[in-house]
Amino acid sequence: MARVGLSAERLTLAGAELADEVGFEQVTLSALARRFDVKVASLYSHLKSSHELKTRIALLALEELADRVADAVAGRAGRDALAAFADAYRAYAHEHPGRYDAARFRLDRETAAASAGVRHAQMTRALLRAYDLDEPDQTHAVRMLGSVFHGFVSLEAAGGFSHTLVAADASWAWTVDALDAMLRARRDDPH
Amino acid sequence: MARVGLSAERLTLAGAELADEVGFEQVTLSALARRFDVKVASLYSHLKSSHELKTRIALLALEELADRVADAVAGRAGRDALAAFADAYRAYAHEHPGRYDAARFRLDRETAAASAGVRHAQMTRALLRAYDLDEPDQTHAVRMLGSVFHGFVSLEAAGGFSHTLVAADASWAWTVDALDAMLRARRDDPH
DNA sequence: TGCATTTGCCTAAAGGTATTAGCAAGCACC
DNA sequence: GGTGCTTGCTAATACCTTTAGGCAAATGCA
Repeated sequence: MARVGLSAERLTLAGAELADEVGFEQVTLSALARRFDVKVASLYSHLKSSHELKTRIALLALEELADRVADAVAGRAGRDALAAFADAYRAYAHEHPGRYDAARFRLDRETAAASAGVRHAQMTRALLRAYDLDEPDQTHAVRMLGSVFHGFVSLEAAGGFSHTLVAADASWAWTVDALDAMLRARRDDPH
Repeated sequence: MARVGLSAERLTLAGAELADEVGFEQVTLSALARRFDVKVASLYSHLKSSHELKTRIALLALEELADRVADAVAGRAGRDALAAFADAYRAYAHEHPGRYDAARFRLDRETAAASAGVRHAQMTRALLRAYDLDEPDQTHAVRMLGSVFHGFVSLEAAGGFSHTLVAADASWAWTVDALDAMLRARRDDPH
């Protein structure tokens, strides 16, 4: 019985890779066991359940995404920062569709509170400083940005934008532009 | 062997109800069979597969949603129409979370082309007529509106907006308002 | 170095879901 | 009343998840 050297971390990483290859939905303990050439039951020494695996992949994805976004916005402000944030977000979703889906996996309250999800919210708020919005407008704006980014990427991944000749890239640029203009307008001419 | 009187339509409707009760993910042929007090295999006389059931529920949801939106925007234009569209969309997602999820089920190209999804696109374009946008801006705007609506509703359903005191309703109103202003600005001062 | 404990992977088994094949009773129509 | 299509059934296969219990490898400590 040679030991393969499994661990929750290795399994999570392999699960994330699997998600990118075949989709987050298809990430299964069985598939993972096959990948390590190990029996399924063996995985239970490292993971409590299939749900824990998915949760761990989700947390990994949230971390990675937050890191990429943080990197992208570093040293930028205003429109530049907005575009960098948006592009980093979308690029991650393109490069890692399975992980991106995982990042949307529903976490229970405490897990979410301890996740990189809070960094996302903080970064969005930081981004909005340049637009100088008071509360509760800032909260509204955080939600709207999250909605647009997630909505766009999600519809794009579902193939929703593939019917026309207008490139998704162009719509993305237009959208980011419109958001910047919208936020500036709210600053200059509140309510 | 008393006949229960199943049919693809009844199964689809029951599946939609089940989705609203326990979530679209949990809609399974087994659960449906239990609900009709029938053996699972019996369902295969009416449905080719679990995938077909999900597809049918998705199509039903798209129809219903399109009907509700069409009803809401009838006789309105501009800002009014935008708000009515948005509210109808969100209300449907609240009342029928499972069906709403179903409406996001990935359909293959031909099925999607024959679905009420095209009505959604048409209605969005009709809505935008008041804002008088040229192509390709109109397409960009269609995508952006879809992204915001879907993104917001989806994040809201995932519990993403429940951490603060700012009501989701207020953010929704603010967002619709901002979108209207943004679209008017694009019309009055293109590019 | 030798031994005890822990850890990691295994076999076995039970329970859930999807799907196919073949059978038998119900119903519709002649 | 017979014929045949329809519809629900039993049986069987194939995955996936999870738990229980066993044995050997790794680890730690004297």
